[in-house]
Amino acid sequence: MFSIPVLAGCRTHPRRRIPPSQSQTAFHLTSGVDVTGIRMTYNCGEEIYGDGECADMVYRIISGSVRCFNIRYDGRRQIEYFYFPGDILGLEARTVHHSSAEAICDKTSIVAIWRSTLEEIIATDVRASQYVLRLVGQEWQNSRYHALLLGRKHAAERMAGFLLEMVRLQAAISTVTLPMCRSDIADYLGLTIETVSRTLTQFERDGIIAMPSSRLIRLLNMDVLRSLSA
Amino acid sequence: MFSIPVLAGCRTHPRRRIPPSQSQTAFHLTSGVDVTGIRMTYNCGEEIYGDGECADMVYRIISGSVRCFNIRYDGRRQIEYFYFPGDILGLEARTVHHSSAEAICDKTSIVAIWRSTLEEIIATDVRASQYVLRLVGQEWQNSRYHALLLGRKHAAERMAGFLLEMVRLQAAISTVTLPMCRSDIADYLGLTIETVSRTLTQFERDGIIAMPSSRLIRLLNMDVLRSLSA
DNA sequence: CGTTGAGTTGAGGGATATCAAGCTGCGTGG
DNA sequence: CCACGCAGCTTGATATCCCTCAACTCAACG
Repeated sequence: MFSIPVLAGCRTHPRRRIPPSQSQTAFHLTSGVDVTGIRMTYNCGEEIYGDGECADMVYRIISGSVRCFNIRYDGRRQIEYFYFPGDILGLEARTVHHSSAEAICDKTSIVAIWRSTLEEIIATDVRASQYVLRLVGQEWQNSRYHALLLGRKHAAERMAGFLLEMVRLQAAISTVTLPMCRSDIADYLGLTIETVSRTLTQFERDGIIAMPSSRLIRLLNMDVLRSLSA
Repeated sequence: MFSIPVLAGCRTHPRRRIPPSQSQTAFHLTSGVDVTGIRMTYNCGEEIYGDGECADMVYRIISGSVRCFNIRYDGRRQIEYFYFPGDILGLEARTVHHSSAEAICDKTSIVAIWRSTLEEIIATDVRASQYVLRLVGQEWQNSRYHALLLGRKHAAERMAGFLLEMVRLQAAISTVTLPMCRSDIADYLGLTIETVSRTLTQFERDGIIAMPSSRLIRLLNMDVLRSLSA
């Protein structure tokens, strides 16, 4: 979308085949700008797009959650971000995806529109253009924060930051329902599942959180979490 | 610049005073779009803008280099990126800076324009709007790569990635002149100066690089560096 | 009741941080 | 021209945080 229109689209990278028998749904961009998109549903672990594929579609999540990640040659994985209902994903600076996206939950439902359609819209509609700019700017900000977390925070500080981020994204007050498993959390925080587990257990011992189940976390002491995350 | 124009500008955050007696210089944005900007010069370590300040200017580097960074309450610093001549910095998703910028070299020269001016331009000129979008998209991509490096790479892999990045940014073939000191490199790579030094010494012993001086590095074996960085 | 996958816990090891000392280059002043 | 001081850099010894490997628990499911 950021490429010069003439250069948009690519023949050298594989395209993702759109599953047949998918229904059409409205993709609301900004006030007054709606596009007809394709509705698709994925089960847990299914790929929405893959690293190196042609980035010719943009997606909005209707329900469920998605992980966006990179994998290195030796299998080490870094999750870049988790996306939730309402979020847009698949935006790329180039015409090729530089990461992969997979559904985290069963029945994750998304609407997809063509990148070329979006490009046409932002080339004519100023408000849509500003909306996309704000969107990408927010993603950039998220990535900068993520880099700070990965570069200069200890395990407990990363965990605290993650929990606070999840509370914020879920617009919850103090109870988080984690849609992702421990290995997803570990690969987001640059840790191992064992360290994630140990850190959460320690938080529980310290009375900072309560874990009725492994996916359900109540934040009991936000102040401590905030000062840890700083 | 990504905020709704009505909300742009902020009264709650300190503004940076523009040094007097600074000359006016053209700020070239895209083909056909030039703005009159203010030329400023900084010595090594001087602040261009600070975390929390009002983000009401956008800067292009004429000469020298700049580090953009965050500092945590306990002094731990994470450098987000290094900027070189031709690069634009100071773009923010919000109206407030979320990081600080300092000159790395003496006589670092920049041109600054008002954020509001840029906002007016991209609200009317489609090409300028697309240019800024591409710019922010590239920054986002850089940050994503940085997060991968910080989250899932060992010291030697980070160092290799850094050297290759510097070669690319300086448009050089195999010799890098580092404008930044070891502690800047360490804070960019999420390491300590000792580890940076040890890693470089080990690279030299292995014949991967040569270091005529601490700031001058010749890359002797690009293949090894590339496979390390993966 | 066995199986399976996710999560937890424990023991030991390794990569990098920390602390400390020494080196190098360079400007400054005698 | 050389001694001095200083900041940046390197090197060594030790500490520590987190990873690795392994065993175990638990819940879901047939």
